[in-house]
Amino acid sequence: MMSKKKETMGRQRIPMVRIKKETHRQVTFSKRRAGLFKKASELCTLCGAEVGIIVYSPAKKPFSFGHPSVESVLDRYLSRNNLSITQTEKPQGNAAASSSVLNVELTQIVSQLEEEKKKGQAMAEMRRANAVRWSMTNWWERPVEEMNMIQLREMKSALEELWKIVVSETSTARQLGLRM
Amino acid sequence: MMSKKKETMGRQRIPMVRIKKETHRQVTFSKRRAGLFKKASELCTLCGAEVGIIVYSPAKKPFSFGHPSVESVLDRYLSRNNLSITQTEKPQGNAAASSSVLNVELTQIVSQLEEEKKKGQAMAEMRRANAVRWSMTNWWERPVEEMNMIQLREMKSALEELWKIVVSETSTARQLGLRM
DNA sequence: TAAACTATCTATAACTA
DNA sequence: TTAGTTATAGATAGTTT
Repeated sequence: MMSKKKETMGRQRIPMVRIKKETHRQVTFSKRRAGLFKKASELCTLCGAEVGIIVYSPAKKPFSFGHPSVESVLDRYLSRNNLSITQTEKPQGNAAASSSVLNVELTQIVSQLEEEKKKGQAMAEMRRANAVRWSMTNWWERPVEEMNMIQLREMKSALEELWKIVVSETSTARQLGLRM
Repeated sequence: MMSKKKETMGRQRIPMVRIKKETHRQVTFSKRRAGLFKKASELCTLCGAEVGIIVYSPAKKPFSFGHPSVESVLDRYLSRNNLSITQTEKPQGNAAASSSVLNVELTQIVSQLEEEKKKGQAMAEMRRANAVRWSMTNWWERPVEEMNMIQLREMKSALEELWKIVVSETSTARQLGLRM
């Protein structure tokens, strides 16, 4: 039986060293970058993983992949590395609950702000939020362990102001007819 | 010639959806994470690319790959993408980020809530949010001096989440042309 | 629990348009 | 140059050790 002439050599093994030819290297980069991101996507889908990838091309052009987003993954990673708190300790039931539910509340606020933005009434909230940020900026960057009592009181004040905003936002949302 | 009995089914196609079985998912995660990092390594070698990858397992355990290092890639990315909200804001690189051991759980909960919203189950969140106001009030009124480290950490974590929201909102407002 | 195996699936090197 | 095609190299799902 005649063997049909092969139309291509198919995939060939290539040595695992820097590709010398510029054009060839660029093509390989594009293809493999796409492949890498696809693999990452599959890892997220199949396993429920969260993945952030940043790639700089040979020409230093940036590409990124993120699930749920590059920022969320990076934030978590950077946060973890910036605190010298041992990861081994498990959060106590009580403590975990209160901060968890707080996050729930905060998540709600975000949605509410989204709603308000759509209605063109975001400015007041923005200003108030900015004010809070100002009051918090000083101690924000420091490890909790370094805070002294004065700073803690300031923190409490800032939180109280923050809480007022939260309450205000929720009531505003109510006025807008959002179900609470 | 006798055909040898096949010893395994070999690789089978799998549907691109979350793997339900816990153990199976964990194994797949380990294998595919290794594969992903290998692909990234090859991309670096072949093309001279710089790559940083952060992966959180289904159990929220972090893994990372970096060439030349995770930090160098992240630093470059963050310095390019760091949108400064106000000129008075100072953060050096990632200094703004700080968090607690609770961050992982909190973020997970937020994601779960987002899923619930998509499924039209907003009411449950509302009830839980109401619970917050209550649980929060409890510690809220207490003297700061009574707070222990765990509570402080959780407070800081919660505030950090809010901080991100504030920054995000102000940034979005800018993009919408709102004056701040 | 992990490491090894292997048949099969997937990614991609070389080629073409 | 970016987008398809093809055949082979490489990754991995299911299984065994």
